[in-house]
Amino acid sequence: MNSRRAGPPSAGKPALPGASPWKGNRERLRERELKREAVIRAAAREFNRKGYHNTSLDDIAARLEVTKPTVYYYVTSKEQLLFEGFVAGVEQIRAAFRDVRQLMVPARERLNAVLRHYGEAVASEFGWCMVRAEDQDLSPAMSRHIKALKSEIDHGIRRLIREGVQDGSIQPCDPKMTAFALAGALNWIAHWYREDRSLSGAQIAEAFVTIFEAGLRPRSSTSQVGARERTRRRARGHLRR
Amino acid sequence: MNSRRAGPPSAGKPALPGASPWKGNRERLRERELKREAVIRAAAREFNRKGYHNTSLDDIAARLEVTKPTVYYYVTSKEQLLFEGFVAGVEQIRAAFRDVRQLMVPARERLNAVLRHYGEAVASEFGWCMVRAEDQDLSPAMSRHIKALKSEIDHGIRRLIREGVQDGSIQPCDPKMTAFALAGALNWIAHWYREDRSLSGAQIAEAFVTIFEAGLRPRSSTSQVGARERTRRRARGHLRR
DNA sequence: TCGCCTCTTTACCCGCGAGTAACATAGGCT
DNA sequence: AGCCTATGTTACTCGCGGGTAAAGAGGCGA
Repeated sequence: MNSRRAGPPSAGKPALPGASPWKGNRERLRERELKREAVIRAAAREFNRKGYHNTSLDDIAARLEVTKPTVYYYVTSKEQLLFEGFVAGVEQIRAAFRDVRQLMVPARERLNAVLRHYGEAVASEFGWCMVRAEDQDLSPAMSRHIKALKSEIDHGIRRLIREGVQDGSIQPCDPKMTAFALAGALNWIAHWYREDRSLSGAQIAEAFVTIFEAGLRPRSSTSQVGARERTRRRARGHLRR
Repeated sequence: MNSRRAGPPSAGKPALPGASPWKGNRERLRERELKREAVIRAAAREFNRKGYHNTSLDDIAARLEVTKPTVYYYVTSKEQLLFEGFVAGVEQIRAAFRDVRQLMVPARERLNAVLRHYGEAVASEFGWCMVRAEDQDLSPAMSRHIKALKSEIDHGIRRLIREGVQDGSIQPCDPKMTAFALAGALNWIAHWYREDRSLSGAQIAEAFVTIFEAGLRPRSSTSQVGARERTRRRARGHLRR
């Protein structure tokens, strides 16, 4: 699991290294965190299967073979489960942006790298939470937080597109609309990537990047030049338009 | 509103033309159907605003300035409201497919025409229902029905892509993945097309089609040939990858 | 052995919201 | 008038599910 987050916010103890109020305290905290993550992961999986509102906390607890109050021992509310899943997924994408800043390649390739990670994240177990966390399902505070994170990613993509247009590696285009199109295509993976897992998330992301790069219209360099597009059907003349 | 459907399923009377059990019967039926559509439209709008599960039937009724049982007078259940909204949206797309079959143009242009209508439908008031109707929220029967309609559209897009590849108007590609990417980008409009309505649905669809066609990689024919992509930053050598 | 801390359970509360029964009103038709 | 049908209303039922109180069950130090 790669949800690298700060320590449990509810635990007030700073747990400074070296100080040992009790022996084995560190170990316990570690186990606790492991269980907490298991709860969040189980919730994410159930949300993915049945949707947020069709998943009860009893379902999640049953999946973990514990009872509902145990779940509440690790999280404070149902919406927190959704929120944590969201953050776990989004963090993968933020990491991709950080990594890519170091790359010395044209912006299009940096964008592609981000999109590949993006696609993988959406296909991951937290993909559903990341993509489908509705602000209407969350308290205003969490909603604001989520919107900010989404906006950060959106603007990161737009920025890469703008840079690509400037350095000549990307076709001139509207960065906002293009970012919407790219993110939308990838986000949508979370809707259909469910039963049919014949392809891995990385494979899907790779396929999408290829499609985005090439575009639908044939390129004269790759396909035979001058072969005039022939319309189908016997000639009957155009109807409408 | 263009939800052309068969007559009210609950009304058992055939209402044959010419036979007049009562005068004004026809007029009444018409008004009833109008109200029914208003209910469905109001539901679709509320679902769009707050999501299916966060919308109560009292909300919908209040929006129409009636009470809940009145809503139940026109529909049998909440899930039917979602279903009808879905069908209304999807019908626009099916119509687009029908229209396009008559066109005597290369498959890519037929695909573009479908995608434009697709985008408009997603941006319409039924877009949310169409795109976000979860099978988990519906009874098995309706779920099957919805899946069939979605599959029909998906395969329609794949077919157009295949035809385009064959007639040379579309870049060779994997039809399945490409269809997913296109539909995903368009479906996602329903997620963000909400408050910011500065662009019309048609404009968005048009912008997306342009992006899909061109692709990200610059085309030698449109941009200056041979201008080598220059990487940004002072030369420091590649890091990673 | 006793208390204490951590974790888990059993047994509950309670509000929301889908769906319904039964009554009210209005406008023909005879 | 008297009745019927279409349309809406008021006033309910009832189960689901989020959330909680309070009581075990181990473990560990003193």
